[in-house]
Amino acid sequence: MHFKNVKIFCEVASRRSFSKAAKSLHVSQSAASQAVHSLEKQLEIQLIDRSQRPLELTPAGKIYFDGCRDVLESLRKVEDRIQGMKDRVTGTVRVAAIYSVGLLQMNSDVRSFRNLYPETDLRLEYLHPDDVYSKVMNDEADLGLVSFPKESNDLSCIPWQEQSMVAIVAPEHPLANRNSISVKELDKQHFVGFDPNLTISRKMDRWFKKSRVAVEFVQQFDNIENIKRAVEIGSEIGILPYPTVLREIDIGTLVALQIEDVEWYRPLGIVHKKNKTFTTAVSKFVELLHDDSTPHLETSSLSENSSSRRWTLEAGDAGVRKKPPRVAQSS
Amino acid sequence: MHFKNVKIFCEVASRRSFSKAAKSLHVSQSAASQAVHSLEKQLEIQLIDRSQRPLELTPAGKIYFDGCRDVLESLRKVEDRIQGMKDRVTGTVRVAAIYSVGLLQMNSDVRSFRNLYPETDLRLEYLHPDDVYSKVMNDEADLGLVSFPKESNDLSCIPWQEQSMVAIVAPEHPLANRNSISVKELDKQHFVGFDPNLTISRKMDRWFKKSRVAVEFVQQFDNIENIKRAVEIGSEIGILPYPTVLREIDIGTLVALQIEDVEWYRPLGIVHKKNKTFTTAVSKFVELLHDDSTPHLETSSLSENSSSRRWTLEAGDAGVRKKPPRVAQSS
DNA sequence: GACTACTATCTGATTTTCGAATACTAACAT
DNA sequence: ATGTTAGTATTCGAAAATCAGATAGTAGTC
Repeated sequence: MHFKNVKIFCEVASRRSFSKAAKSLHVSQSAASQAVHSLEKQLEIQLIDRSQRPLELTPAGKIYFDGCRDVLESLRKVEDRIQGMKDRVTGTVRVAAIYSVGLLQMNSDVRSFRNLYPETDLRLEYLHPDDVYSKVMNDEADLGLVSFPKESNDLSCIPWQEQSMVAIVAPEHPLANRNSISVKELDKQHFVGFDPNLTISRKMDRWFKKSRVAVEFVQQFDNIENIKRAVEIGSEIGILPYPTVLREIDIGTLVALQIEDVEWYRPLGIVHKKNKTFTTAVSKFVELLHDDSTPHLETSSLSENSSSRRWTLEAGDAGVRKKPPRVAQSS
Repeated sequence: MHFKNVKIFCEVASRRSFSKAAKSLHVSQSAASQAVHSLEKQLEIQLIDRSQRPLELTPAGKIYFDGCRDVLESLRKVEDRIQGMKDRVTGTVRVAAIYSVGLLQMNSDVRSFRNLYPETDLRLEYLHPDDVYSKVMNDEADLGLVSFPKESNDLSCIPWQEQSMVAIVAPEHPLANRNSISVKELDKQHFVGFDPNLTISRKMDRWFKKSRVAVEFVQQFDNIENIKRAVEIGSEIGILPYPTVLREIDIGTLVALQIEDVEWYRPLGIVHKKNKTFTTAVSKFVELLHDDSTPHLETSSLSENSSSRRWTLEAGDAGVRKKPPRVAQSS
């Protein structure tokens, strides 16, 4: 009886697909099918109901899945301890992030993590916020990167960043040569905003109300990229976390304006299951996320002399509360 | 990576021997050696120090052993749950008993358990009391059967029986035609007793003191069998739990006398680790131990018409407190 | 009914596993 | 030292397990 078969079953169970599970574990679909079959044969009980698609777990399958997660968890733990004795960091780190955590920062973090701990297997995927939470809840991810993190019974949160919100406009916009904009000036402007059932949208509504600003949303999207594209080609204003628009400012397709008089921040947090203890690899990744000088220097080395990026280097941490951005002019 | 290898390693680690582990798992010694080797190769760390005999675990080996017990524990749990869905009782039940719990009773219990749950693997071994406790503590036994059970931080106890103590003499002894003996008559008698560092010996000292009886021990043994043999061939009196002398009374080599005026009992208990939950099989075995009518009827069917055994049948439970024994005359 | 996406099964090459025999080694007793 | 014993490693060949690719079968969809 192989551990591998149990792993395959768990992957099949959580992905609800033999072929997807096989792919993610780098075995053939045939092997996955045979693995689950051999488990079912040994236990003499059906674990998966294949008579419908997508496949469903039988009651026994659900119980077995639950138990197997415990088994694999304790297995990971002991292997981690053993590798730790050799000062090695191994194992898998599964991170689920919301789209807007940003390929910019994460890419460099991922690179340096893989560089520092080449024996680890870091898996990062970008998902809808709700899916991030559910992945973490279902033990399908070790860490979740979310904005406005909420804790719960089973989930705990580690604060990560506070990204300052900036107004962004296209370079052709009348405000584009300004450095900053007062809150009052936002009143009555046309905006591109977030989809109303995102947390950040509700948060921004409250911000506007508190500042007695009536904004008019002409378009709403559920992800940051679309907002940026809309602002680039239109005459509306967007309000986005500064770090998420660094690249566009750099290449000159957007201009950011500091918003005066208020302190609007988007907090980012790392959520994880409360009971589960981190493996060494997971801890190291969390450490790396908090130690942000390294990744930023590395990232910015790509465009080291760009004056528009100099600010990031000075600040050391894009969008962290203590250092609100000075405005980066478009080129 | 096989579960089997992990199991083998654990067995090797706990038995401190490849060959013994191999035997107990029904594989060749070669297989055991190779299994551990393959683990060491995969983990790239030495688990066992073979440079001395008996072998020793390396520090890594100890850590791995600890972790693997967790893994195997959760594995057993999930398999038990799955088998439970099919109303099947499977798995291993490892029982460590003190010698004097008695082959008589246990043999029949073991037989009926194996009969009721043929898919289980019941392992029973007789050990010194201290070894029983340590086996249970080290997860090398699921249950420990001991007398005068003591609980501790990690160990919990289920009361099992209270065996009444009787005086025994050889059939040639002057007292052999008596039914009972008063406590006072014990005074100044010559006794065969227990080794002083057994719990029961210290307990008996207190009983004697309380009854103001001064007994004189001419011989002391650390196990019941030797005491019986000594009484059979000598002129001394012994005081033993009634159920442990049933067979000798039956075949007429010993005579038991009830001890008047006092209630001396040897409590037997089932000790187990506090945190660990019972598998179904273990629970069933505990149930069977408490449901004692079945085994006793079965046992006594071997000598069904023997008048000296009739009492056991009537009482339904040899030595249980509520029914102190009437004296069984020798044939 | 045809098509798509998915899973089961068959097959042969490859790898793994296991036990018997054998070689080695620590511990112990002369 | 020497031999002996009990325990462990290693070698080797047969048997078994594993896996990917090809193929067949099936649920769901248009």
